Amino acid sequence: MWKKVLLMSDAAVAIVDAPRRLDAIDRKILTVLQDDASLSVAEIGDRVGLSSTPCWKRIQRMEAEGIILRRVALVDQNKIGLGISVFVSVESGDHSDAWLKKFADAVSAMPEVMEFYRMAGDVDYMLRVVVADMQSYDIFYKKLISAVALKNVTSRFAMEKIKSVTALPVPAISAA
Amino acid sequence: MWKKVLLMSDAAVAIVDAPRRLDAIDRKILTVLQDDASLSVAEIGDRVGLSSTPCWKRIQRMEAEGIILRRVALVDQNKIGLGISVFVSVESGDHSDAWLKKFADAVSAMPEVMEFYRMAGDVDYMLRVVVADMQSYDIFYKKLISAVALKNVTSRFAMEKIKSVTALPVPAISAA
DNA sequence: GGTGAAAATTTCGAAGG
DNA sequence: CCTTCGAAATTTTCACC
Repeated sequence: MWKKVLLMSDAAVAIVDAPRRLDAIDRKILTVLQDDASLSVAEIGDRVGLSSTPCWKRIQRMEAEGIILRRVALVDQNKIGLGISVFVSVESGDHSDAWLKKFADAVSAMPEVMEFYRMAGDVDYMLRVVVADMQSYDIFYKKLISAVALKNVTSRFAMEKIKSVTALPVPAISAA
Repeated sequence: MWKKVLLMSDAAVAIVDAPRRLDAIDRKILTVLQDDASLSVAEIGDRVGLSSTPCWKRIQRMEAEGIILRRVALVDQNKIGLGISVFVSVESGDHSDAWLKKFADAVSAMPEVMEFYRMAGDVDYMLRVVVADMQSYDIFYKKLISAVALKNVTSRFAMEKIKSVTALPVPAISAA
């Protein structure tokens, strides 16, 4: 399988990895849809200066290309009793592929984990975890450290959510 | 203003802060909508065992109550050229209200900042920042440290996004 | 609360410049 | 690549359990 990738021409790689440059209208559509995906196509068209059919086609195309991943509802964390956000830094002693696979699978399967990144530098992994209360966090923590061997785990608790958005800052010129 | 809060009865506080307990069907609806908000009400109703009118009413109610905040489109970060995610830890020397207000306003206004929390413990603030490349990060960093006086800023760069979701783990029993 | 069906909107594709 | 137009599907409301 790796051979296939290594043998791919730059052009082929480009087809897979680099989407076309989005024009100003597509970028506007993304900005609008990231803010409110419940708008009708006609309304979005109005805001970006298009009638509904071309606007609809552009949206369809960006969905087909995977630029628009999905439409979701955002829920108020506190209103459903999830009062605690925790940033967890993990250092792993073991850096083998097998270990990583096991760790990644275990952590990905935990619904409390909303974000999970492999990092450069002193911390090996960062997690953002959401739970109802300290007791739930303790249960989560035990589950985490019992899943695989970890060298160090640091939990930092959020006191106040000052900003949290899902809308990416659509660049003036996208995708090199 | 604080007097008002301190004088509020538990019942009054409860009215403001604790929404009704969601039943099993409402929780199912939230789970479905957090995964796919493009489904028709009829389809959602099917999945949770309801016909479309009652399902629609429950969704309307949860929107009115602010449990469902909004519907948004999620966009692929890499496909629009935003290759870099950074977790930024900030220690502030100054802990005055005025300083916090200024810092919170400045950081909230930066579109690169997707999450921004005030923390307990050794780190005062945590940010998750998304930018196109290192040069953009450098520009962001300079903007950040020039906005207000900071004691210490640590940037940790993500190498790989292993998991990232917006769907909260809807608890079996919500909102105490 | 819930059901079923009619009325109002919206989506999506065809025809054409 | 855009506009107009219309059929099909969906959302939303209403009368009734």
